[in-house]
Amino acid sequence: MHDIRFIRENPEDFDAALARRGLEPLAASLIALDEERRAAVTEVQVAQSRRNEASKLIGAAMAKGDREEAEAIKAEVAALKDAMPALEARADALAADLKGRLEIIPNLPGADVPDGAGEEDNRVESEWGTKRTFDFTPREHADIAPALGMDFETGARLSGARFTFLRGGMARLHRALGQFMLDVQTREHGYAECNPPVLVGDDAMYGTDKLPKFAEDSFCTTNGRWLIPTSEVSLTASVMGELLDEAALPMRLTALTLCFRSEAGAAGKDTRGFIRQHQFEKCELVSIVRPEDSEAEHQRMVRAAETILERLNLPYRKLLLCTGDMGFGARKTYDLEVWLPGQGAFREISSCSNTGDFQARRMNTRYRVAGEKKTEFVHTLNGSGLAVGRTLVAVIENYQNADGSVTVPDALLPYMGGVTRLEPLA
RNA sequence: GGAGAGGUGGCAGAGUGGUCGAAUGCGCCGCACUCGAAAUGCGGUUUACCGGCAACGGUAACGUGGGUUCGAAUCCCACCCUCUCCGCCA
Repeated sequence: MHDIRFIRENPEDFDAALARRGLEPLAASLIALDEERRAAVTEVQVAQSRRNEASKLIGAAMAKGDREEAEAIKAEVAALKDAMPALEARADALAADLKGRLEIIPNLPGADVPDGAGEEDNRVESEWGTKRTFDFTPREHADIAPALGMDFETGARLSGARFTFLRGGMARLHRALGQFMLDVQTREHGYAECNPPVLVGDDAMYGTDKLPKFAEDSFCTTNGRWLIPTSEVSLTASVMGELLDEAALPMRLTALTLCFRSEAGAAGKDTRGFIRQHQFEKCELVSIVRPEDSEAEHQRMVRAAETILERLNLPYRKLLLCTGDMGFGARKTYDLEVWLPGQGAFREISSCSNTGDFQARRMNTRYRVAGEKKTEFVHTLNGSGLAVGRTLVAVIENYQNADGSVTVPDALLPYMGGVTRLEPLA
């Protein structure tokens, strides 16, 4: 959510930043609407002020026992009261209109974010690892994995497209990945382990900028709760409405949860394999920090995500997303893309975003500056550390053998109960 | 799901139609006393919005949303949440 005062005071900067996102200027129309709103608010307040004053006079008159004077003032206030509902309705309508316009405007890109129209303009920041050379032609996970317990048919039969049933060693490897990620993030990077609800109310979704604009991307229950599209929602919204002590910051939270996405806009995209599912697991990282710390925290978070890939010895590259490819709430985003030898391509496996105070404003999450009276909005960051399903895909493709088996990465051996490779069933 | 009790400031806890944004205590901040500290005393200490260069003035907020009233923390209705008991149950 944007701060109308910032827009009022920096209209050119605001429009220039929107232009970098490919949007038309909006400052002038927003400011005009805000001026109308403020004038209406003032009108209401003047009327209320007069009403309050008169009411006190009535009280005083009654106390004196002067019923006549009290009745006279009552009549005066009655007239005033007739006019008030209309004034209030107008002020409310204008405020709602302004809010409705502000809440669907994406966050402004950071100064160091490269301009661009789409993913082709993202900037490769670094690349890590050595791509394995195969003495056979590496296959895609969707071809190898069914024999190892990744059962697409049963998933589809139970639930439809984009659902998968994992069995045996494949299910175990998937579990091992999640546990491994959670352990590294909690033990080595100081994230506090959480196990949050995966069904949340409107406020949590709104606060993390998934509503109102992206309602169709998530699943909603019949009694009005949302299945979280990412535990960013539950973790970030855990501080919704709070006034935090500065000493509580930075707050680092992680959770391994199921995530649910309707993939409404992705019809026909990645329909094969385990890449894009309606239900998937993700180890999420969330940081709540002071504004002056958010850039450093962002770098730290990306490193925490990179660590997982490095421990698994999976080659990857780090991208700084351009203005045209960033998500709605982000002001700066790094994506990590893992190398998939079967597909011969890098695929997104983590996305780490700094939202600045964008979500904090929507959630009304502030902190009190130590030793001072003033409060400030926190900055919130979120990142995948990592997406478990896609990491499973990456392990399968990078650790595959000519006979169709998959070697378990060393880092996962402690979690595999003695299993060192997944063997084809028949 | 049923019955009862309750939701007030950072915390505890008064207030049950009129100078109540709210007593009191704790905490916190400042000042005094002190070589210093403790103790003590005095003063201060919610948030958001509107107007104003500012000082300051105004409005709103006592779980949320409605209603009654000249006036609501206080009365009425609905909903949410917490606690206790009962039922059911992984």
